[in-house]
Amino acid sequence: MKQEQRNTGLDRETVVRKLREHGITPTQQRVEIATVLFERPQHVCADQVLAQVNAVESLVSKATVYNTLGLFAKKGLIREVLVDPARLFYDSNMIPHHHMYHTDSGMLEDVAPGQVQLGALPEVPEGMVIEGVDVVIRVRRI
Amino acid sequence: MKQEQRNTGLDRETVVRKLREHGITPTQQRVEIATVLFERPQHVCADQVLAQVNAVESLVSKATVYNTLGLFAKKGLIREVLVDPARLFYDSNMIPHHHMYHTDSGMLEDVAPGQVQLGALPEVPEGMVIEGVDVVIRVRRI
DNA sequence: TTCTGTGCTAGACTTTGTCTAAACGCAATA
DNA sequence: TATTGCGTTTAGACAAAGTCTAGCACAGAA
Ligand SMILES: [Mn+2]
Ligand SMILES: [Mn+2]
Ligand SMILES: [Zn+2]
Ligand SMILES: [Zn+2]
Repeated sequence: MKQEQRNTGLDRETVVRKLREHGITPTQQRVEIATVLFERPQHVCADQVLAQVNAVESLVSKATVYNTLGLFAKKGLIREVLVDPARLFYDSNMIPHHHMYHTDSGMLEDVAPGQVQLGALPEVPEGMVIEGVDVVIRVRRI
Repeated sequence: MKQEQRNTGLDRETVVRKLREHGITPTQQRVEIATVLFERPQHVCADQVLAQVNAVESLVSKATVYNTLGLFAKKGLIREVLVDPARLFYDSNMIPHHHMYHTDSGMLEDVAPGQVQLGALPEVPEGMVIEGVDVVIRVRRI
């Protein structure tokens, strides 16, 4: 891969620190991908990341994009969002929140956690922990 | 396709009536698929339906299984469940409920709606309606 | 310098699901 | 009876998301 700076609000330092804080070795490619992801809170799928990262020149391979997104999700840097049966979205906004999905347009919006009152959760089986609670409100045009 | 009776608790009459009630023309294949689905409330993906329907002898093609599951979902006979990014599950239990998904084993359990207190939902944009609210509690072994 | 481990890569491959074009089934008409 | 029409089914080609493999690069340790 070639290397060149991307003009964004995030400097390399900040991104590298963020990766280190999550126990991730900050390679050239991972920094490149993280820079795209954290430019702003967003919902993106693998191919969009691949396209954005390689917009100017080819910097990262498909395999690495998939591997890296998987790694970031496992390490708690980003979050998987399941709304479209055809592809997996990743959410670079880790502040707890829910989603509103527009089934006809494919649009995905954040919903502040306060807007959905989640009361008592069910008993979790012995020896198990809750990894997360996903609430998706599916809406469509009348 | 060949035709032959399947020994199940559900008789053909009941299934045919159910399809008609939802505005679906009860063809041989649709009845076959519905019989598998409604033997008991369950979560199944397309290939499981394909396999079950054709267990004894080839009764329904792949294309028809996919088309029919899509049709049934659209007509409100069954419900899509998105928990596994690799495949779409269908739920033959239409009584409103939520889900607990065991991420390591792939197991999917029902959660009674009373066990999750969903308070106020967010404002829905003008001209849109809520199609459904899906709550998935992801759990894993400690 | 050589060895070792981690990461990256192209491209083959797998799997889920969709599409197409032809054939089928059946009822209504001629 | 023959014909037409329409919705349905079908095999198999196809598309797209995602995974896997085998080789290479590179850094640090010995
Ligand atoms: Mn995409
Ligand atoms: Mn399956
Ligand atoms: Zn979000
Ligand atoms: Zn269920």
